[in-house]
Amino acid sequence: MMTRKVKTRFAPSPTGIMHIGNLRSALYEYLIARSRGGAFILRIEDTDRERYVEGAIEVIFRTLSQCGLHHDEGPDIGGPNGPYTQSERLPLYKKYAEQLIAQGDAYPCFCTSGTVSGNEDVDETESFGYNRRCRGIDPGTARERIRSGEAYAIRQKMPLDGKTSFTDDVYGVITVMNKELEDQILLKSDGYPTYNFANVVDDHLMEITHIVRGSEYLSSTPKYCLLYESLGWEIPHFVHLPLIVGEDGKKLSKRHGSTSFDDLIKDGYLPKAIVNMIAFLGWAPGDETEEIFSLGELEQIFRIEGINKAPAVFSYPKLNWMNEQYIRAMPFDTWKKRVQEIADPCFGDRPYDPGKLAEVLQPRVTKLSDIPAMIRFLTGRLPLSRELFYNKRAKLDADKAAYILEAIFPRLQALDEWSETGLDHLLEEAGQALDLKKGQLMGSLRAGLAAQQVTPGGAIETALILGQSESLERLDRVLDFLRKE
RNA sequence: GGCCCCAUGGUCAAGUGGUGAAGACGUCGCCCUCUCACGGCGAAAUCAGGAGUUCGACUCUCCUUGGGGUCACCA
Repeated sequence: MMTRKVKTRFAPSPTGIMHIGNLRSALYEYLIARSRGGAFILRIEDTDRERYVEGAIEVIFRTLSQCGLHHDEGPDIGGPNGPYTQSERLPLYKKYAEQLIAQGDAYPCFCTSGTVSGNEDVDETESFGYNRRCRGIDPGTARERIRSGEAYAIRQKMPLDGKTSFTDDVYGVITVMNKELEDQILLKSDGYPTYNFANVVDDHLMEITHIVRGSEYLSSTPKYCLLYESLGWEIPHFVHLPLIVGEDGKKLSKRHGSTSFDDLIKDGYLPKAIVNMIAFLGWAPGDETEEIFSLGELEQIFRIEGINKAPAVFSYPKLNWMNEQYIRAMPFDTWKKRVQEIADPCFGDRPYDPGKLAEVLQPRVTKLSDIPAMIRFLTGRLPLSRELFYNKRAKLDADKAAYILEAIFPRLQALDEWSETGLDHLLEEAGQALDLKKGQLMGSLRAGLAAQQVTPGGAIETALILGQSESLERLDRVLDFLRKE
């Protein structure tokens, strides 16, 4: 056992949505495997045919691949312990369920889902869940009823006394009284296993060494341990993860904002930033104070001991910061491409300088989705006002701006080198000629070109993005406006 | 409600009997500056409460309080 190769699995159900919590489980599972030279496998838990969503499996594949979480075995690439889709493993579950019945560790139950729950003589405070009414049915008559075609499910027969303990790698030893355990359904009447059974069978057959999952499974883990024991299987490591909650401390849900990977992408976050963010939700690298890590780096430093027990609040402000870090650090050409994808449709036919725009945007953008609003003043002409030109510190107002723009307009018109240096020289010289500070010229020019007081980038940058002809047209319009008022 | 789990600043957190209780996000201030950012510097802010154990508790034990999870033919 100690020499066994570490193996973890990500076992999502195909619901069509990759929730942040699921993704974090996948990440940690991947990290635990990779950090110990182990294998990471993907298994699809589609045993609830009512919740099955078309195309959901593709969402899973796509998300994992976007995040760089490549698996070693799975439904798409196969592996030594396939199939990796539970609906294709039905005979396996049936076989072990029958073995359990034969051993007396499980029994058929003929109750229908409706008749099971709290009716008749049950004491509300004492009882819970299923009342074990079919537990005492004689095996012979049970077999007879089955043969006659009666529908049945198979339930696990829990010990009535004693207690069960297991050790979780994060939470330590956990003990429960066996009488607290419900005779849970192993095999549903439709022949499909429940998660409670399938996860045990598959994890064993697929040789999973570390079962990593959310802490919501903590309280049902003793039942799984009993199953391992009944089947004579070695109990694997359990690594339960603290829940991810919203700002109000409640389990993260839609009302907290975007909670699925796709939502976050739509919001303009980068996969790498999301992965980095999620890695730190419930885990920390010890004395290390750095927080920006690539997936490869995480593979090196991730340790189970660093996993926390307390629920973690998902912080969008921190995600914003992480995203900014990744945007700032992105190779310029890559960034430029991303910007163009978004800016091109915004500009339409109007020409612009994408390189300059990307340069101006890189230190300022938080999320990609912010870009359209940030560049609206470039993609279209905004309404003018005199207040636009007022700046107390620079001692500027509309009259002063009118004077300045009037003076530099002809120079701009005559400028044949519409470039950083060309414009810079022009403003330098004009400033001297007018006996004004260059900053004042720039302030006026920027406001005039942008028709917006606050802009990403300065006067020259704005002029360059817009190009000479658009810049001159805008200034012409501004001058018109200022003269009229 | 029963059972299980958790508890360091607003948030993520380091810490493992002796520390001035790291760091990050956010917030605030200053610097830089043609605006906004970026960047730099700095500040405020935490051991839920109460009993123990100990020469000494954020660290160990118990209780209280607070929070979360779970009680399906869902996973």
